[in-house]
Amino acid sequence: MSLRYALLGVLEARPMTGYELAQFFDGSTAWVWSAPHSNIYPTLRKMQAEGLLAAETDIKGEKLERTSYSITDEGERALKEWVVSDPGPPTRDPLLLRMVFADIVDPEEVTKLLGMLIERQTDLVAQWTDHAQALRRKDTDLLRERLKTKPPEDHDRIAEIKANVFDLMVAQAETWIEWATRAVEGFDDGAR
Amino acid sequence: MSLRYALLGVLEARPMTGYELAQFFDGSTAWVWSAPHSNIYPTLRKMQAEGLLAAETDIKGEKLERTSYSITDEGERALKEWVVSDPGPPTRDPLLLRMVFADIVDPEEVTKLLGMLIERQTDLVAQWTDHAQALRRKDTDLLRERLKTKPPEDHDRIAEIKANVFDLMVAQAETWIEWATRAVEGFDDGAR
DNA sequence: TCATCCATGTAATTTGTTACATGATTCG
DNA sequence: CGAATCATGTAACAAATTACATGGATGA
Repeated sequence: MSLRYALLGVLEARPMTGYELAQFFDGSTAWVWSAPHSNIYPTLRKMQAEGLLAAETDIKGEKLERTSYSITDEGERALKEWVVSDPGPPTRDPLLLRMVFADIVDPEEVTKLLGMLIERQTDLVAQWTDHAQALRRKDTDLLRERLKTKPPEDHDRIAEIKANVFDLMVAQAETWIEWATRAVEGFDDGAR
Repeated sequence: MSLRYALLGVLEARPMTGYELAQFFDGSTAWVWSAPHSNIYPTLRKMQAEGLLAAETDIKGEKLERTSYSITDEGERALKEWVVSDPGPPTRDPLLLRMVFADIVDPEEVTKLLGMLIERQTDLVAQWTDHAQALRRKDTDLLRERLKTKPPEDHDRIAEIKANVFDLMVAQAETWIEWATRAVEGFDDGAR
């Protein structure tokens, strides 16, 4: 469900091909959303059929076709509507579920898992901190394109809004790290 | 995918019918996981076919059948394995995605959304705080059943592990609240 | 010319959601 | 006897994941 809006949101910045979008969403944890190309291409076609996107196909070289998608007015309306629609119940996190059942496994194993978690979240903090800074410098590909179509007096505000989200992700990761650090101590005490 | 393990984890505490499980998971945001009964019943049957669960059907009254499921040794092995297996990429949150695109809608609308968010997260903090306390008092239905089969010297440790998870959920909700509060100020400034 | 990147797809499977549907039992 | 609760399902649909698959363009 969210992929559709992720695509709309990115295409709102500038038209892109499925390939470009797939790279943008390529499963790396660096951005807010991810999806494999095998999901992206069919979704784009569906959205075009629904009038949310416009497609333009051209030929690169001799015969290599590529289709560039851009957001339509209808697509923009749908995106705006979605952004402020009721968020529904909070997203549930399978990681929390594991942790609830952590008491049935060997404490050492859990400590190992928590260690891995801390490591990964620490990496993410670094990545996201960088990204937030880059956004505030207006120094990311997408944001640059995005700002071209917007009045200069809005630029700071727009960059700040996007950067804020990465600040939040950093804060969430740090919450995890603090919790996991305390939890490891607990498990060590328990094992002692 | 996670539902299977959620079911295993709950059934590890005590055998239950689909109906009881459905109540436990009934979409209320109170617990860590949720699922509708229409998902639970078929999943239970599949898991029984796979040997993860054992089913026992009895008759209540004249002809009302009900099937109680209990976890098998194989199910327990599968659960333990899952708990400490690689968590993979972090769960992505559609809410964050909305926020990234918040710059294209009316600031007032976003402020309204953030207000709703703060309200809900505040409710959740209260609920989860209560639940963590109840767990530390060993005063929840499931935990009581769960502890019956475990040696008394483990009781504190088990309760503490489960309570920890709700502490984390509280901390995460508070992170959201703090962020949203600051973000509202930003939007008010931007609108001024 | 060969490896890397560009570019797009299909198919199978699994998972989850929403809606529809039925009937028994219990308690006041 | 009627309402609430117990108890279990099916069907249709939407979404996501994994694997399989193909071929053109570009540059060293």
